[in-house]
Amino acid sequence: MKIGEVARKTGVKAETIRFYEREGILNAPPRTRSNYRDYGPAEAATLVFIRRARDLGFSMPDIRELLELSNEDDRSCAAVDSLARAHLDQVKRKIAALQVMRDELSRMIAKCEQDTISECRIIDTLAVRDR
Amino acid sequence: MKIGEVARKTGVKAETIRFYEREGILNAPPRTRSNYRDYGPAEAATLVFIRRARDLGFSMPDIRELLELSNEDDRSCAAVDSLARAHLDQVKRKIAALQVMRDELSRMIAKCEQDTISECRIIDTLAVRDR
DNA sequence: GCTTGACCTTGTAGTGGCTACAAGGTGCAT
DNA sequence: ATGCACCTTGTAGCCACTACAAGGTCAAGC
Repeated sequence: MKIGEVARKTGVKAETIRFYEREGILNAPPRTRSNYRDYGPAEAATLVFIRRARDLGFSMPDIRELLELSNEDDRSCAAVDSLARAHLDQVKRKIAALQVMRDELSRMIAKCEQDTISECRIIDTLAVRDR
Repeated sequence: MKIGEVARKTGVKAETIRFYEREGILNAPPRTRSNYRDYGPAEAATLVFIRRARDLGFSMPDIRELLELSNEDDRSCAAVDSLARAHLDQVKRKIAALQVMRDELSRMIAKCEQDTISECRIIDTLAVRDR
């Protein structure tokens, strides 16, 4: 499979696939006579794995570790579990922070009565008011 | 006021203040005889404005615009209002996306029974299962 | 056989919003 | 005169890509 085909199949863009290879997160595949990357199903599976983990917000170092762990069939998956839990915690914290932002923005906007700038409650809130 | 003092007063680090100046978001202050930046209260107020807007998640281009608008006292603040509303929408969308992540992560983790990797439901979910 | 166009190759630079560092100058207390 | 905190400039690094430039390869159509 050439890179374009595997890109279509996995939903990972060709540029991104090359980037993963440069980063050492995806093994370099063999090349055809004309120096094109030639992928098999294993690489495609790895790419799908990476894409799903990215969709779930895992960082590249996390994914690197998940990939390594996924090869050690006999080990306990406690490490996987704790990595996932730590990430979940981070996501929860990010949500909480954004909710604070959302509420503060909502309050600020609600006070605006579309006057002139000099009366604007939004500018006012940013410039002067206590938090 | 030297940069360190204004940094302490505004909660914006000295490096970041210099960065804002380079980016043209904060006016370059006069210099002392020894070439140190010499800030007045107006610059400090601008920095507090920027910090609050950053805390609310506004982007640098947004802040640039808010700062420009904040100087035009006579104009309607409709532009400010719509900028803030657009940003609020974005924050809401980000929260929604993170909540999807959170729920999927939670489900994945809940299924893990701390077996060996070969049985790990987390690795399994990433590698094989449909979404 | 020649062109067209889709695909591939490498390498480099840009994104955002800082942050860290290096190498050196200044100001004040001891 | 020495030490230390502070300041200066400039450059590179962070993350996870994305975009672009300049060129090579291959199959189809004329």
